[in-house]
Amino acid sequence: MDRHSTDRQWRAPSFRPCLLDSRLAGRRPPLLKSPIPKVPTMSLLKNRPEDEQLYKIRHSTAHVLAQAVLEIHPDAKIAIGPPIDQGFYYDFDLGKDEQGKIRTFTPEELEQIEKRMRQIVAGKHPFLYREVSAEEARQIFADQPYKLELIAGLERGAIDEYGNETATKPVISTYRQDSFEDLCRGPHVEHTGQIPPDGFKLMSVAGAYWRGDENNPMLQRIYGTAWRNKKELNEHLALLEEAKKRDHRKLGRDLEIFMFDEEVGPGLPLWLPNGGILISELEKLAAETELRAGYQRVKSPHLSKQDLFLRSGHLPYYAESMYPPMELEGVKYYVKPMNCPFHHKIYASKPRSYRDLPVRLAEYGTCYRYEKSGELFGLMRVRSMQMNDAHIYCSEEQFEQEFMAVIGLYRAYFEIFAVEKFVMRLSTHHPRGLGKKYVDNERLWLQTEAMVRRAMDNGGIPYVEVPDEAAFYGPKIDVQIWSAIGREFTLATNQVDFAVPPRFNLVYTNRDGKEATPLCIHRAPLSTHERMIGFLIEHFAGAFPLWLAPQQVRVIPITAEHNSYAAHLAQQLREQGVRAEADLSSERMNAKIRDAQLMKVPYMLVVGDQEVANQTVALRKRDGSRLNDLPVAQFVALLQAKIADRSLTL
RNA sequence: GCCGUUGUAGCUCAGCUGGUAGAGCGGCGCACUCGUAAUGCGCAGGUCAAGGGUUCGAGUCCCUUCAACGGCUCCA
Repeated sequence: MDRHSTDRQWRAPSFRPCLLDSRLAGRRPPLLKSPIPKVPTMSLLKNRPEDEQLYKIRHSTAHVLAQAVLEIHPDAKIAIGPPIDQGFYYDFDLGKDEQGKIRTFTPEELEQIEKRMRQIVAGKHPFLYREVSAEEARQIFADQPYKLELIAGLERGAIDEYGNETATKPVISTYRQDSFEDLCRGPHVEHTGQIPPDGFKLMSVAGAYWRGDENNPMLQRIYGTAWRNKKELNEHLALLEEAKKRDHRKLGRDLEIFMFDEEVGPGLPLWLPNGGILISELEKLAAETELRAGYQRVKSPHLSKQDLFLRSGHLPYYAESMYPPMELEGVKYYVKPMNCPFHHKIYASKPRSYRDLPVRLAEYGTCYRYEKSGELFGLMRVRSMQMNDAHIYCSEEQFEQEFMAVIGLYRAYFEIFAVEKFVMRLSTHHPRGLGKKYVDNERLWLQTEAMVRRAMDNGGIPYVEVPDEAAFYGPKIDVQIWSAIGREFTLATNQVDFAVPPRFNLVYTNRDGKEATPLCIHRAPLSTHERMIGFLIEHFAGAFPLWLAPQQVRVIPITAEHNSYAAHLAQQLREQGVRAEADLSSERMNAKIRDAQLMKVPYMLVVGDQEVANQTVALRKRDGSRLNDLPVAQFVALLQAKIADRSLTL
């Protein structure tokens, strides 16, 4: 029987295709072909048949979780409980306590719930499917306000359980196992016995707003992970442990790259000497690349008068992310959240002809944004950031070529770092945000969005499109990456700005001798130092390629007798521009090697009697491979060649 | 900002039901002079995140603040 059957009796479920991908779905499951997903559709991959079973296991485990919770908290109100990447969650509203505080789950309760879940699973209760009318659904869920809200949305046929619009009017259906019936479109396993009792684990409790809207009540979300069997679960848990070791916050401390200090303030990183080297290498790379690509370097102050940000639109549209003003002699000054207004002023500093275009102004500018305290995350989300910023002013005819040249920059950089796992995302406006989140000019929005789409399509660049994620001044292409612990971030960004140039009266004289307004492309292919280095630490697991490594060579004398040769070698290398240090401590050689390995120094030079006598080095690479009896000159040549082409291999 | 958890030496962590702090690593000193991932011995180091409260007595209990972590919201 298919899902459109009018038979509303309980029956075994038929297979139903699911929209959600269980591996990559984000925190909130996305939708296919939804006109306005509020969720990142880049998380969308085609559902793979081999994952159907896993999807069902996770989805069904979520239902079992809800049953267990309702048994322990009969008054709990249930919201939604979808399968997600690596597992599932379910949202609950436990009401308020006597003091009016939101009631929450305790960690001990989680254990109790998990125990009960295993009992339910052991009961081998069948999952029974039925289709119901809206009226019937309302009766079944009469005391479940969140479900009633979902039913209303389903009935209107325009809203699904995540608050997103849907194209077709859905059928209302429920699934029931044991004593628990849930509004659900499935699919599920046949009975709870198909959920491996040692394949799932409740992971954490977290607050989550109903339908992801911070104006809605906060629900209690229980996250769980679920797999086909115990082995897969253990592998997953082991993977989480491994990911922790790559976490840039841990490696950043261990490798002495950056730190935070309570007295300095949250989200304000201090770069240690090793971090300083990473920064200068990235800036060197950017400067070389941008010189070749026809950019000009500029420099602008960290703050400006209020007037500038009023004109730029930052104060009307972006004030929430800006530090409050400081007032001096009756004038308000703001610390800059972006560099653009300054670059616009530089563009406007002299008359421009169409012959001058494109004008490409680049700057590693330090910006400050007041991110809410709970949003901070190591280096990936900070309050002071140095952006690999540039603004390209061009005519409409030049747009596509310039835009693609910027995409070319991304590709060149990603090749240097061997970044393979990323997704390009086109963020467009939504009409409901015009005049609020977005500059109010729908015609130009549609026009520039079409331009970007055309450029990407012509260039054959794959991308996903996400409405309602644009910058306030125009559409953008973001490059999405994932941190070690699986959190998604925008690394680089490439934005079209049609709104601000006119506000700054930016013009050029066209062929006909008339004034025309240039388009502006904002771009930051190397992101900010903070996010880029956070990403690179995890990407390389701290083992940076030679050119980027804070310390490239460590000279290790075998005994103190070889100290002077070691020191001399290190000095010689430094004079050739190599970052080399000699370890002259009183440790034994083995300990020195271990120290260098732990600091992930690419090259170790072990020197003893033999090397002193022959004026050679014994090279030990970080990967353990060795090259003995290498003449110094030969080693230097090898080293410099690797550094010069930013080689990824040691 | 919101919900939850956590906060003991530079790092990782002990410290039972309240009786004024302990280990390993790291640091420093001495000895060892060694051929590719930890030599041995000794020493120093903490107003137990900060402030307030309960108590004869608080690292341990309560409150407030701060910070970090897991999420939500938001984002380079």
